[in-house]
Amino acid sequence: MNGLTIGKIAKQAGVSSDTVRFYERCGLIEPAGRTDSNYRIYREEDIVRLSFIKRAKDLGFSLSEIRVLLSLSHDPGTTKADVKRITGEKAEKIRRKIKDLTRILEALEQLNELCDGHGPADDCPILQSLNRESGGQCH
Amino acid sequence: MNGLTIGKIAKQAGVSSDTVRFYERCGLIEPAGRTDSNYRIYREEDIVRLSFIKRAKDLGFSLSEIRVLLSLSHDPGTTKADVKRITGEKAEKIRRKIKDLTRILEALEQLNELCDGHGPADDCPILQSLNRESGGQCH
DNA sequence: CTTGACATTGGACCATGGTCAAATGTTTAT
DNA sequence: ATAAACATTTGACCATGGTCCAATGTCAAG
Repeated sequence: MNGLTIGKIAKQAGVSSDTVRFYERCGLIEPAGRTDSNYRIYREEDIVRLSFIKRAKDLGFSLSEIRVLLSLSHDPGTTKADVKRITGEKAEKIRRKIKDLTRILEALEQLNELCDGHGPADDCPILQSLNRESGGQCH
Repeated sequence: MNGLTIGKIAKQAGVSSDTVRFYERCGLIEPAGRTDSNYRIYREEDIVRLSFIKRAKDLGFSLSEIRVLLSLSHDPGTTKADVKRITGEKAEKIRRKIKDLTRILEALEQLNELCDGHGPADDCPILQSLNRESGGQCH
């Protein structure tokens, strides 16, 4: 038999068979060919595409962003600028997210420093601060 | 009438009425008292609790973490160390998340620098890199 | 030939944090 | 008195990214 079963490409790409079927359902990958016994059958190129998805996901792209990336990568009219825009926007999103988290972290650390960690919590400055609106405004 | 309707405390705390009812369903806030006409009725202290939830959420706590925080804050046996442990763990989680995102961001920026952004994408280094396993391993 | 490991399908379900709709009742303002 | 603006309930639904299940079929090894 030439061609891979779903379990094989799944393993190659580092995802589960369920996930491969899920991606097919979502239209992220083409419906696979079938054997006589109705098993999905894949070619080497399918590993490439699936791995593309996996790597992009590891880079923080959502499935819908990956869909765009994939369609760009298969459209001969796509320019480098198109691709760069997508990755640049994603980078910007991640930068914003990091900024948000950093702000939150700082607030949390400040809160943590207020409290010496000894004794009963009835006068815990952390709880007090959550109960009063005194603390730094978020948003 | 003394007491606030759901719309009023919702506004005071900066959430929607739906959200207040949702919090009640989840057990995050006690079932409110009722008027004769079955309207929920709240006291000033309820604004405090609801605002506590809102502020904690803005600090990145999940509802289940907030549940813990709230029960700690109402248990007289709670020590400052208990509270500090929760906020410290949360801070640590956020630090990890920031680290992850930073790693991803760096990979994305590297990818972005590979590409000059001019011309057709058929030889776009970003797409090429997503298609080959050469790029930096994630995880 | 049997057993185990794989495949198929449809559909339910997980967590998260709500949001929205419909049908109905109440309060308030004019 | 009537309309607008609020409230109630039940229950469905949103996105995200799958995971798990049962019932059934197929394939390969011994």
